[in-house]
Amino acid sequence: MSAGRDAPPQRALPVLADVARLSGVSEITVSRVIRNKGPISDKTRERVLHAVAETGYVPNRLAGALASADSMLVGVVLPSVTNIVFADVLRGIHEALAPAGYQPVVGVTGYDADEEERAVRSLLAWQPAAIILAGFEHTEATRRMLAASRIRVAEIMDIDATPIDVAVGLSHRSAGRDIARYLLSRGYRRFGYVGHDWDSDHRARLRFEGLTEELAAQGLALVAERRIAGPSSTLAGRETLAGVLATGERPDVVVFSNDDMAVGGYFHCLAAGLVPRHDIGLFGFNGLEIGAALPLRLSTVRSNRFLIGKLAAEALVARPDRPADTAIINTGYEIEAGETA
Amino acid sequence: MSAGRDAPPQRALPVLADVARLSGVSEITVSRVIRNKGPISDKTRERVLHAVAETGYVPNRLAGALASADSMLVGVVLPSVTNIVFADVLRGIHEALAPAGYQPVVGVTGYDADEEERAVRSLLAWQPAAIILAGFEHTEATRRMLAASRIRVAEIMDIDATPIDVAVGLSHRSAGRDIARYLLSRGYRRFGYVGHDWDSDHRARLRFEGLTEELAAQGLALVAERRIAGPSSTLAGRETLAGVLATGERPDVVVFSNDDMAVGGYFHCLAAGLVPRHDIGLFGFNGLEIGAALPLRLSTVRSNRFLIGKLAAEALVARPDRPADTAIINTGYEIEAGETA
DNA sequence: CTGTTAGCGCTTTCAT
DNA sequence: ATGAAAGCGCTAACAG
Repeated sequence: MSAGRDAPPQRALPVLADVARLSGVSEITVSRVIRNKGPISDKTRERVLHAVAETGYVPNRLAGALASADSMLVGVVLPSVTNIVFADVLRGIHEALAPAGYQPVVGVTGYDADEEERAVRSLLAWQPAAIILAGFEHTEATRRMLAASRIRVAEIMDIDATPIDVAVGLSHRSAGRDIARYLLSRGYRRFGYVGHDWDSDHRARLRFEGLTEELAAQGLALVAERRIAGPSSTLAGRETLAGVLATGERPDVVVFSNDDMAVGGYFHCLAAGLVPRHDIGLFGFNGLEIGAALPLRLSTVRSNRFLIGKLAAEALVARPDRPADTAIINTGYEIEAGETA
Repeated sequence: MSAGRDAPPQRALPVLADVARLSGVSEITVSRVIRNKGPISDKTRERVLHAVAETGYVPNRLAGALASADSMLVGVVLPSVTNIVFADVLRGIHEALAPAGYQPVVGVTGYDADEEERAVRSLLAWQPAAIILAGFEHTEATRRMLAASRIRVAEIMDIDATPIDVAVGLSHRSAGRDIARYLLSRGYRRFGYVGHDWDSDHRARLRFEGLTEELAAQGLALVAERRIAGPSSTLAGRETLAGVLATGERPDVVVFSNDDMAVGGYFHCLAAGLVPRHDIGLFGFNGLEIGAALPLRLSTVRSNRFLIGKLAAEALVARPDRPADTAIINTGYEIEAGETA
């Protein structure tokens, strides 16, 4: 098993030319076989495929994309991947892209517009066929780059503004209003609010505005309101509800900025001996699995995140060039009655 | 505002040559300015940068990577992104790659080795500088491709086998044993186990094996064991614990395959009026935030997922070529005493 | 400090 | 059904 001194010590990776030589055809024929394009005789195809297997050839998509000016890549710019909400969206995107042969390339912003700009610039360098980003809050530079690129752009999660190209999501303002209506119909009158940072999570603010607008329309105002500076979390929800209940007027229902916060509120109730709905109503947003697993199912709003990702990706794939006018795809939401409000 | 008939109707995206022409230098000089490489006079740099801004030029990394044979891409193949555990790992990877100028490209397997093979093949086509994948269970074809590519390979999460190149993670078998030791030291003797699908989650099985091995060493065996077919979830944990407690011998402590399942168990206790630790011990794995937010902090094991991702990416970036021998980086774990066991 | 030349590995014409 | 030539947009290697 000793290597002769003329044995290639570090054989370079096989390229198209190697496969062509081995199968005795031209490079373009191999290319056609691999891409299933153009007419190829069965005999040739077989020979080429055999050579591909023998060499372990893996096509270089860098070169392929450059030559064909078609990367089959879709840039996806999300605030976070640790947040299950965006992870679900990503799953939906993946589900729609995979069968069409597209690959998502993800960038993360940490809820920061300048980071988003950096991510978009870096993704555009890969010549994606389209780009998906969350929300409408972009820097001017981001907008310019997107416009110049002329590729398709989906803005997702939110539909409460005019999109660059297509928006896919739900109206958070309208959801906020419906939460108010639902809780009013349940007999609640003294509303409290427990939320997290608005600067980064603009959609939470829209829901809050919808909520308070509808309350105002009924001549009501919040009796208690508390917002923490950082991101939402179960722990924060728990502690913040405790703070709210320790001082001032006692609400008969508390609306949380999302399910994470609301589940924390639930935990506080457990620890404090309060029975949700009986002693105090709790209402979330998103419809996460954890809420449904609680001893009392959390009352919340289902936000159809998977669907948002899927429909956004499908819309982009269906029409590769930017349409003349903008469009909005409303994925809706559903009030999940639950048992806590 | 009417467009003359000789107005360029669809100006193509600017390329290096356009910037070069506009700034009156050669393409390579522009390239050097953009990449901050080689000596450039301040005057030239300024002129070039000006032209870049004016044209809105965005470098084409497809072409750059092809020409330099260096993609600055790192393939990341994970079982799931919806699972917070892997999302945390991904954050760690991102944290280490970003400052070094590398871009992660993610593929998802859904806990399936054939899907992993497909993902690896597809990522390899982008000529990544390295690849990160979860665990040691790969198909033969995956191993062959990885070997042929000669790029660096990090296998993460687990260190209970011999890696292809470098493994980064913790010993799940050893963690299982330590869980047994800890619970024995707390006085528990009648152990129950509630778990999820092993075929997909090999590491859960390793923990189980460590647990039962250590129990056997003390002359003990599980008094109850139940595994569901599907993936772990809070709901599944809740229902499965209920099932276990409804029949047969009553354990004094239940070890869950992970925190998701354990939190579900906790919820069952709440609903059934059982007080954790007092009536029955509950023990999880991972150290998720949710466990710490429960009215009684969940007893569990911290698995340092962010660190796993970070160290894996750092190891790859630090040494771009495959070393002669394999290495193992142990990120360890810590028993989190909590209040439920 | 700047430029010239020659490709990277593939796909697009356009022939045959 | 197959191939030859040209070139995608960029960078390495060598001048100068």
